[in-house]
Amino acid sequence: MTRDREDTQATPDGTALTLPHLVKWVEMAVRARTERALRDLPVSGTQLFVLVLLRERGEATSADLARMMHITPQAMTTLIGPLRDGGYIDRRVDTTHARRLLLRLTPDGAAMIRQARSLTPAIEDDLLDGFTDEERVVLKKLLGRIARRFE
Amino acid sequence: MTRDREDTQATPDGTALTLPHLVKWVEMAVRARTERALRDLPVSGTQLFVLVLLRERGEATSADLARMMHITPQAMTTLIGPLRDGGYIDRRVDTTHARRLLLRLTPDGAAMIRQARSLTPAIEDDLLDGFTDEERVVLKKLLGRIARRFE
DNA sequence: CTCATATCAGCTTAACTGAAATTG
DNA sequence: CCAATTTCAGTTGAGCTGATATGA
Repeated sequence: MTRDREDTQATPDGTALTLPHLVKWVEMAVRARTERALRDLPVSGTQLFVLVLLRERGEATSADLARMMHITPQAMTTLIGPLRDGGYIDRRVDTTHARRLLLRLTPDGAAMIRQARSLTPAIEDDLLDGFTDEERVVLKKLLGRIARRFE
Repeated sequence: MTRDREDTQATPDGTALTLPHLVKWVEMAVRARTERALRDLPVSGTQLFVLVLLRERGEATSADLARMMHITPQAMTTLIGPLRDGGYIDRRVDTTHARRLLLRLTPDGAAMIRQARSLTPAIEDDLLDGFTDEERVVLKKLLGRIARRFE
């Protein structure tokens, strides 16, 4: 018995950590770079992500977005507050369900996504430095498969 | 010109989002599950990650850990406070550098990692449901390559 | 003197729980 | 009555900046 750790495998290429910890580690590298790049914008990285989800989805309720992001509906209410105040998203009452408020990206919101995108072009290339084109595609496809299960 | 989005590619498998957003999305799925599983433990998911880093590293200063996790040294000071109070990590003065305080995992800290691990076994399998063994290895290897650049 | 380390203080963001109103 | 949506109120966790002390 020479096992001195109970992780998955003790391979020397970084797979000794569990998927949750690998994801967290990478996410922290992303978070630090993104926060620095977006410092002067009126939206945070998390709020920007909400805008991107809305662009993908077209229309969604706050509760829909909360489920997609695995947070409580209350947390989503506070997250989208500044986005409404800033005019980046819009609301209309669902014609079939007066309690549901459908959120949509405004033109200003779409412009904000473009502006943020223009400030963060180097981040992806920085993180993927040394990766081949095929490796980049494979990584994004695998991560995308996990993420899209929650659409 | 039929491009209606400025993302990388409009492929239908989830690669339409940038790497930062894909990582954030997956991380939020991880975070929600981890937080629920660790609810009754005296350490948070982030603090657990610090313990795991220390186990991998053997010994490190607080400043070392802060660089690895891309946070400020001040943030690391507050993060490790409860870990010291709980007896999960230990300190000794660097013999060659009295200002440096070397942190080490205690036996209690190692036990806490094992206990947390026992509460979260299903998370990885849940997220990777439908992935082949090879896909799992590839994903962890690619994420590991990004993470390990910051060791 | 300068640089790195460590830490105190105060602030903000983004999550949580609990409770309440509204709609189908 | 019940379930889902939205929101108010209060709390916590985990980042940040600024300032300070100390040691190599």
